[in-house]
Amino acid sequence: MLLNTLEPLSAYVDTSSIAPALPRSRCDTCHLRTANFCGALFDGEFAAVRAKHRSTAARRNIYRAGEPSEGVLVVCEGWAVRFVQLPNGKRQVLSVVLPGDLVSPTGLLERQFSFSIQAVTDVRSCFLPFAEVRARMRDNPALFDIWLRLTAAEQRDADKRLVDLDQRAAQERIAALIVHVLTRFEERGEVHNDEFPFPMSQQQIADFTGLTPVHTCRVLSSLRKHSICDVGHGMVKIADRRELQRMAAIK
Amino acid sequence: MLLNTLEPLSAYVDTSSIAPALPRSRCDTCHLRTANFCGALFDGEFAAVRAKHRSTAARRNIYRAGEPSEGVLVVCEGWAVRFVQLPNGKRQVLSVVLPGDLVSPTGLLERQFSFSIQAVTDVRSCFLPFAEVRARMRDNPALFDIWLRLTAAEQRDADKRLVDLDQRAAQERIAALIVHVLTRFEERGEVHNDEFPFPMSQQQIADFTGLTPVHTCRVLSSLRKHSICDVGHGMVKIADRRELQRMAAIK
DNA sequence: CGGTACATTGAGAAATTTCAAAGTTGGTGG
DNA sequence: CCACCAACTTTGAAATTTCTCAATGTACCG
Repeated sequence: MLLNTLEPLSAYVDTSSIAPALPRSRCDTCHLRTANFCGALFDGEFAAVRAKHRSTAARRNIYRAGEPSEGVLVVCEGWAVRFVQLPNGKRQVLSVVLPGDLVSPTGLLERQFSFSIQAVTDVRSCFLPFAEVRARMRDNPALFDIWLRLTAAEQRDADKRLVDLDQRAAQERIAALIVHVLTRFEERGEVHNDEFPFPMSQQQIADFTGLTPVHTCRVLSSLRKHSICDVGHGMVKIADRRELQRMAAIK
Repeated sequence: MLLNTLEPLSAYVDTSSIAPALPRSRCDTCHLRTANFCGALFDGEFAAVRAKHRSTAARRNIYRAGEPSEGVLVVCEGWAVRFVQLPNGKRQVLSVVLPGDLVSPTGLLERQFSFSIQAVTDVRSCFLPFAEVRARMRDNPALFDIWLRLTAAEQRDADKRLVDLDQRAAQERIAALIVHVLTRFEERGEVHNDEFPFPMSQQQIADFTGLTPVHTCRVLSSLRKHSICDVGHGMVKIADRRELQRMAAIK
């Protein structure tokens, strides 16, 4: 469907060989394994899993639209974005993928996708083989339920995002992104001193919000100037949470 | 979640009693039954179905966000829109529902939704009881497959729509909507003389595309002036299909 | 130390919104 | 059958948001 016709060739190269120095790890040592889909999928028997792990350097593609997919993708460590590359060179980021996220619940049994996945930071990811997932879904109704819930949540998110992009001003869209990530990090207890990781570049924020990088920069400057929050250098520091949440709230 | 806090109270009233004069019909006489989800669901045994049909007058709500849902909604006749009503009075139309469409495949087992459904024309709809659908899904793997495919398609559509709204100018968004409907009517052989039904008001088109009604009007005028297509009076007449499709194409 | 990617700033242009008013249409009751 | 009403459509002018182009500044990596 949509192909990444204008991406530099380098993005197509298999990056396994030039992977960053992440610890070689497996599902049975994953510290997220009790909290996510993997946890339900393997139900304790992590040692038995033959999932294929891969490391990808920041800014490289983990999956490219149209390629045959090796299995269900889970991002174990690092941030990624799910995006489509338009023929005219623009990009639309569809969603941000945080550690532990199943990339596309709805696409569970699809063998190829119309979107690509790019690593934002260095990423360690995991392809759960289709056959394994399907077999376990058949045997395990609870797992099926979890998957149903993830699927419904994904669709709700897509609807929410549509409203976001269509009805809201630049500042509100960016605030909504920051609050979305803030919320997710807070659930995991990973926010300290109102500060948390935020490795997306302004270009990536722009591709997510549908703004130009220039305008994104102006909005971020304005947020900084008004002492609401400071985005940069891979982190966000929240200064006025009340105001930020007011901006992010749907009106 | 999102409630329709600003809708006039009249929209909340049960409309069954003031329903329009549509023929009272049932699934076993539905002329769409071989082509859609219902067809697969009942697999010929239409007489046995105890689905609850309802008629709704144009511009009234079929379902309102947050209400307990009676079952899976299928629109049998007429057009509807799936939308969210924002607290500030704006509306976002998430998708257009044409005759025979299952409203939200992904929400198959959800008991309530965060969106509402409004009838565009007079509508006859059908709530398939959850229990019935679930039972038949269990017994019938082929049905389950169809449902999987519908779900994946819904998510793909949502992604496509995100790109549409975020990356494209007013004219292109409107062209894309017209071509989308054109394509669906053409599949059913319901386009004659480059003309087909299009009962959405400019306000509804605006809510779908995220534009103001005023700007929507200007764009439609411009399409008319340039002899590309003429939208109005419940119909579209295509004058320059090549150009319209060029405008609707993703660049 | 140099390069490349990333961030910032300015000024002018373009698309879209807002506000306001006037025209049209279709349906309803008299 | 007409008159009226309400909802929908059209048009104009000014304001606002966001984009584009272009130049300069900054940080990190090898």
